Amino acid sequence: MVGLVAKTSFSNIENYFSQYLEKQSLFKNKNTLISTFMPDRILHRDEEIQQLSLILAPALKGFHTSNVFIYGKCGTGKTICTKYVMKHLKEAEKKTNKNTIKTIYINCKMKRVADTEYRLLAQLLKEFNENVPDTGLPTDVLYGRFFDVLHNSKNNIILVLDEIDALYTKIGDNFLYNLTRINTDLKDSHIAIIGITNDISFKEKLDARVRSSMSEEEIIFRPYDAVQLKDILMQRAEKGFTSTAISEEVVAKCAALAAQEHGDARRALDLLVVAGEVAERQGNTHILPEHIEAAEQKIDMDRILETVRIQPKQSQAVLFSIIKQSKKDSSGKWVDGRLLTGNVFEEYAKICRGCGMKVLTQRRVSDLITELDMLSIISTHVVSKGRYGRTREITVSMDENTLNSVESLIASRFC
DNA sequence: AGTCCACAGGAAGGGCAGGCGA
DNA sequence: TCGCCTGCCCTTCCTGTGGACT
Repeated sequence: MVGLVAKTSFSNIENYFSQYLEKQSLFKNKNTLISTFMPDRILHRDEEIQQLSLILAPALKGFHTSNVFIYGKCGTGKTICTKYVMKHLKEAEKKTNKNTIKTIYINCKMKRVADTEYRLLAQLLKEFNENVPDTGLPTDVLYGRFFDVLHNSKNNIILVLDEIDALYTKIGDNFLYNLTRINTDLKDSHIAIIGITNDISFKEKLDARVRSSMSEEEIIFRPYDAVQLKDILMQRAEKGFTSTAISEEVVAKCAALAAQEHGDARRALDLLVVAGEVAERQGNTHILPEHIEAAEQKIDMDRILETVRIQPKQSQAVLFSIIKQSKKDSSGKWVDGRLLTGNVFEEYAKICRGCGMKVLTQRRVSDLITELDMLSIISTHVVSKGRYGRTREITVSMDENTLNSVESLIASRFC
């Protein structure tokens, strides 16, 4: 019996794969639809590219370049335009037969890569082939080694710190002060910092000393409108999909949806790819507007499920306590139950005791609730209930399907 | 106007693991 | 092996908050 079942499922799998191979795919080159793909020409960002190029151009003649702050919301092309300019700067340098410009790109939000001062420095040293342990050395030793490497390299270094605000939130602005100060002691080398951030008010948060040295130049990336997004999507779709797979109507719908969300091109591309996948799995020969709607739901659900899945167990226990108390009504539908921190903590403590987990303090649980709020899994706001105290009202911010999926994902871990 | 409640949230520091150099 | 350093998770202590109640 077991053998029969195994044989049947194996032949099914074989069928799935052979059917997939026989079927004509809607995609021609999926890579071109990924937001990090760099096209030959970046649309609707000529002005910003020109600004950045002119700021960095002096490096070609061996002169120092200014520090730059680049602002703009998610998916406005900050990162790709910066990488695009870097790439062309290096190409232009090749023609001069010099090799003095070194460009380094670091995403400060990358967990365990550059999310602390130590890791940022370690990452910078690794760019110069310097071996640094993951932990153990004093930070000033790393600064010392970094200084020596810069001094010996005799390079004009352009350091791009993407999502710089994330690092600032975690460790303050001392690292920026130290990095900009290194130049005063360097003779033949120079380091220029390009800080990329979503936070328009980021500059105001910095210490006056850092602000004055960092804000030599500023570039603001405005959100794309629906027409611009449509152009961008058409450019990618022509490369990514077969000629019959996608229509202008579908592209326009994607663009319109993404334009509603602050002109986010990354979101627009994700919608397009997932819609293509949905259409393909359903056996369609082209993408329809309903596939875009399905893609929108799928992206949101996948994001939340993945976020929940990678949370530490204590955070999951807090979330489980919130979900358990978001009662279902008689028809089985979720009710918008407004919970208070105290109720959540009580239920959380019960869950922990029930499965032999350590019960954290209410102070710590309060921080975990804040973290869940920042991840947009729940939403909270502080309310004052007069003599009955000041607390937070907590609601789950997911649709019913997602909530059910999240519940079944974490329930098994605490039952 | 003063009191009270139930927290929010900042600051400081403890304890642990992992790693380094002497 | 020991002392020191870092990151991380956590606790403890404290002040602040704002609207209902007295």
